[in-house]
Amino acid sequence: MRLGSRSYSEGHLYRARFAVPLDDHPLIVKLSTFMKLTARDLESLEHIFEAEKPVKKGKDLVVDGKEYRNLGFVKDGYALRYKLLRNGKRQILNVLLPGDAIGFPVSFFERSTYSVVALTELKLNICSIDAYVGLCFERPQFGLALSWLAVKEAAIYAERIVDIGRRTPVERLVHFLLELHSRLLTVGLAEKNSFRLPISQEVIADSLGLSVPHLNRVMQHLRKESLISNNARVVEFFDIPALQTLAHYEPLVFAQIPLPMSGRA
Amino acid sequence: MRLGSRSYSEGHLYRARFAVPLDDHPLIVKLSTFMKLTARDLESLEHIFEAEKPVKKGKDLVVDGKEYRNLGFVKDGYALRYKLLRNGKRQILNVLLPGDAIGFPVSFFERSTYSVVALTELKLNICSIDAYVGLCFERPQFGLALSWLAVKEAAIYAERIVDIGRRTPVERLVHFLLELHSRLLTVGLAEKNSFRLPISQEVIADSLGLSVPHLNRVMQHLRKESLISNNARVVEFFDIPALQTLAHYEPLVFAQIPLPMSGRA
DNA sequence: GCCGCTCATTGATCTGGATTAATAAATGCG
DNA sequence: CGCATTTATTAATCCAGATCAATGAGCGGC
Repeated sequence: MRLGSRSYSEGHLYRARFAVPLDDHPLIVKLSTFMKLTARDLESLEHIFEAEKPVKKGKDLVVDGKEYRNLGFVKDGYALRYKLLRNGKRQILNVLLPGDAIGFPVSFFERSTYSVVALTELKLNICSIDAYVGLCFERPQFGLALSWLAVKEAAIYAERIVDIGRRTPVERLVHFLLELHSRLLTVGLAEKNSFRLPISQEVIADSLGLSVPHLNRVMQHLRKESLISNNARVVEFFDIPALQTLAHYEPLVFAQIPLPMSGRA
Repeated sequence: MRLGSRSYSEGHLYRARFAVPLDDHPLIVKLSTFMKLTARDLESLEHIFEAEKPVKKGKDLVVDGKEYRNLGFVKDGYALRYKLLRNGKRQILNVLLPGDAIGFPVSFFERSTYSVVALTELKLNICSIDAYVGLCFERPQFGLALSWLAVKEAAIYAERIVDIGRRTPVERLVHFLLELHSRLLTVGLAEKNSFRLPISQEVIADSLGLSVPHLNRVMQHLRKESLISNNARVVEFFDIPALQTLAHYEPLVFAQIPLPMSGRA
């Protein structure tokens, strides 16, 4: 058995020979926002993951139409979940940040209807769905944690629907930027009023259902209004409350998983 | 303790005095599409639900900005999850069908950012998040089941994003109708080529980010092309393969939860 | 069977944002 | 450092779909 692989049989213990250290993993930071993770929790989690996997920029991680049956979590770097249409248009569902899962929603269906591509160099931690399910039978809180993550993903999509369906392009863009900022803050990758935005305007346009020229104009408009600046792929907010109002933005605050107090945890 | 209520303490058994029969519940039908439910599973589930609750048409079930901490599942009837914007526009996220959960994604956050309203008379089965979490510690497969349901919700949203962002109005409408048909088929509420569609054109327009007049025209177009008919709120498909091609529709097939074989189940 | 309401349909006008095309700037790379 | 490729910006045209405004049609209630 090579380093990082695992055995899993009949719902009992499955242990990698070597644990993969996860303690400073953005996934752990994220999970900690809605549940208490004990040392034992962490240890269990570390044993179902394979060794950290480096991925080259531009690599296809999930291909539309293919099967994918893993939960991969981004340790470092950025990726895109998107769909390419027959007419050549592209709709981006989500920009995947450190701590985000590769396998939504593909791993839960027979085959994918979306693709995922690495936008930058990536470090990934991967475990199979089988291993994760096994873990859930040992430590049920992880089944719930997965639900929480899936719901958060749904909530992000929901905002995008509202953005694209009924908000003006300015509102859309601001909302999008505020959301990215908030998500990066969660995993400690943003400043209070700014963050690195390693994505082109084309990506933003394809996220928001706009054309690139129009997105560019909206961007300029925001700069002219002195609401944001963006140089060298760094976005700075000059007046967050004003932006939040403009975009009807409401921060999403996770409720805690109401874990039982008993020795079960 | 009144009928249907439950006790729940310290992560141990929580039992309603009387089980609420769920065996023909559309939720159970849905769950069965991706996991094997044993008699014991069903029994456990029946004990955390309150008695079936009738709801009047037009009743607000979840209000934007308020807290909601239950998992309610529709037994019968239809509901809408939507967001009302300051400018008076409305974006509908999802039409809730029998078997669908009321509490996505609201129950997992401090407070709701969406509203849910009963579109018709409704029958609901409700349990608290706390009770459900308790159940998951007894029977971890339900934590996973919840993940599967949440992911499905996300997948529906994802399709809506692609619809609104990059598909033409005709494609959008056809996609939307095919999806509803498929979801209703799953819970046994549609015919092979037709289904009751108890929603107004305004609802469809607000789901697809279109204006009502335009939606109406698109509808007429499809009728003129003899692709669908809709009289008296019944939609009939005349050529499903052609419609699927037209809309780039790909059915979503759940992967099974890889439950362990052992006595744990 | 009449009333009132909701919902579907139609038409006329107007505009936001797409499309297309070209150029400039930036970035990475050999 | 200069070249190549990607990315940002600008401008001109055009049309899909919004908006606004009526009119019909269906339906439940009494």
